[in-house]
Amino acid sequence: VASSRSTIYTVARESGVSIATVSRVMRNGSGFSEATRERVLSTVAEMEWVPSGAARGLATQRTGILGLLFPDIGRGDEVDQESPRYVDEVIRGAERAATAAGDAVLIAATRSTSGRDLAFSVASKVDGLVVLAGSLSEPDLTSIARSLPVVVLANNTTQHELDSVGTDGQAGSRSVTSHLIESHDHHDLAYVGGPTDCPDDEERFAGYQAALGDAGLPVPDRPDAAGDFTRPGGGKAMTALLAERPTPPRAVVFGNDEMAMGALAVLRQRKLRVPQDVAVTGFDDIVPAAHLRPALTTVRQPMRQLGERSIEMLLQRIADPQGPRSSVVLPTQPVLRRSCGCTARARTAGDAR
Amino acid sequence: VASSRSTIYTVARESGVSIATVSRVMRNGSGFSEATRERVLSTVAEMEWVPSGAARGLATQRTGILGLLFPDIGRGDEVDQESPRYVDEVIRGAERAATAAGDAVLIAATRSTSGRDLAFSVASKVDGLVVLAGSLSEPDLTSIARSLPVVVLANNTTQHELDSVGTDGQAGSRSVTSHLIESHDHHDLAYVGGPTDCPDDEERFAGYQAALGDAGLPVPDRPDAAGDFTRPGGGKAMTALLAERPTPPRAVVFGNDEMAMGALAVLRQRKLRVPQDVAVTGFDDIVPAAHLRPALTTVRQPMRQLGERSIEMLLQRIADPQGPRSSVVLPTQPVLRRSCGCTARARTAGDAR
DNA sequence: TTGTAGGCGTTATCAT
DNA sequence: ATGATAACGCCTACAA
Repeated sequence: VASSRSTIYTVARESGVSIATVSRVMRNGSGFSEATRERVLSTVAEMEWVPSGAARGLATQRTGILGLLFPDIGRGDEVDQESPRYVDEVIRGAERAATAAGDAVLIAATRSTSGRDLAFSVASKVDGLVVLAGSLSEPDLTSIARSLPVVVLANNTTQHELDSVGTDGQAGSRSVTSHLIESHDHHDLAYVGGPTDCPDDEERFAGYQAALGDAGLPVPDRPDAAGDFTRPGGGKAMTALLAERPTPPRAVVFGNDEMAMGALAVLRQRKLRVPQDVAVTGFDDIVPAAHLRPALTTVRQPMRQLGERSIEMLLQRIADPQGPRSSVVLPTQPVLRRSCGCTARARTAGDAR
Repeated sequence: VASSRSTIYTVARESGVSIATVSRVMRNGSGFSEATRERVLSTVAEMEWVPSGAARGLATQRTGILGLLFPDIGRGDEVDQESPRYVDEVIRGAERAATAAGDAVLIAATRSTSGRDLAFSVASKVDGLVVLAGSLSEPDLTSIARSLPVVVLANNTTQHELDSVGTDGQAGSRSVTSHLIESHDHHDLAYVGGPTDCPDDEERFAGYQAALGDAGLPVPDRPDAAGDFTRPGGGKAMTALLAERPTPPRAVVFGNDEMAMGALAVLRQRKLRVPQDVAVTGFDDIVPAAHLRPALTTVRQPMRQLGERSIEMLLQRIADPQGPRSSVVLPTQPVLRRSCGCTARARTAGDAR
């Protein structure tokens, strides 16, 4: 009854065996008769005993918990409904993979104040950590990586010696750009980039460059405009683009969906039709992208899989702390919709070449 | 260096004090000189020691971890991008509240197979559990609630004796319905409900009834059609509604957004304009709702706050296990958009009366 | 098949 | 201000 007071000793006494036997039965091991097993299990159920995770953890040196550290977005209130929710997908994937392996997932967002402190308070409770890019400073990251297994989740290849998972943003960007050129026969393109020194954006721009090169078109060495990855920024960049040229570019590749959305609004105002007058593409496939008119052609990153793979890598690392460092890059997937000129029925492209 | 091997003993020896002193310093307590404090702290940093959470948990009987149990949605693959993402918001809120209190959040989705097992494996690792409605069977729930503090997160008032948080769906539904009647002067309304015996839907229908009653209109005792809470279901219900009446209802209140979206498609096909010919409202404020044309008027539930409140209640319960049961109902918020007849600029209504 | 006993790394209660 | 030393609840050789 007083289940909060029952321990392995209580259960052992009640079922007339030693604590070792109770332990064996609970661990599902061997070394006990079927009769004993049943007796123990029944009293366990009867007493509603749940073995203490802490005690078990102390003895086995394994908590059975994996941590997921991510930067605190959505700091604002309820408003930012549709801001980059990719973290949620990663969490889902991580949860799934961890559960499949019999572990649980502990989540923690690094807030401005905490950072290092939080990381360490979490570190003491888990067997390993998946750290999303941007949640920790480089020094903190390497420091914490010395006291427990860490896998880094970043979009761009990282040079430190930690295991890492990422996506191939360059290939995705290259793919949609090529699509614009080859399938829709557009040759007058422009690229709107994000913040300066943003590795994600650099990668995407590189893909854009590569596609132009592939097609034998002149390759620019920097984006035609910058939009800071925000919706207003995208609008302004679009406006600037229209202002500085006699005729609008036939197609504009944006570094992310938010900017593309801002541009779409500007184009509508200017009575320029998408995709008839100007084709537009984004990056990320945020939720609203599919519901815009026209629906936005973009590139999807396999967030769920990122979560899953990162956990799998972490488990691998925990199992073999000395093993060689591994780094995985997952493919991105172009999502062709109306805004690039495809028909409404166009399906997601299969390859990310 | 070999931080994985350092314990409180190592640190104590290294800094020339006893483990008790190290413990005191780490706990930020009192009973040591400033000089000692600095010395200990510096060797702690030097050795990169992180106190074992398991050991600490064993000694204090507190893990510093709160669990969040939710039903496994999104079982499909990447496809269902916009399926119930409310869980994500709840998780965010929970994480925030827990971190604020110095605790961490452990998440776990109950999959078909697991259920009870998962619940117990989680139970052993946490100080308490927030259980989302539908993740556990009633017996499992009460059973697990006997071995640790539990707060139930349900949309409808639950009758069991556990602490619970929920939202006032009835008030929300009543509010939009009244809005339809009073602000837009519609008197010929219809309600499309969800699955049979769905408490959420019953609550919302009750709100609809109440609003009609308030306005002195005849009060139906059951929904005019049922749409199963799915998009196709909503479309069929709308079709049925149009078929069985000489003239379309002037306004249709849907039990959720998905159904409303299905109906919107049907109405467009039939060349019926929304809101000019038929006004439409939904419930939930799922992400696409704001991006439809017309944008969907609906009711928003404070998911983030639900997460926060539930954690706060859980902490309260942990602090005072014997305290009286408490139950909180959070207000919902009407979101007036184009589909009910409001102008595009209409803002979210303030009160949920 | 079953039991005994030592150990896991902290916290907290006593002394000193 | 500091130091011994029991808990804390479980796992696991090692014995029997």
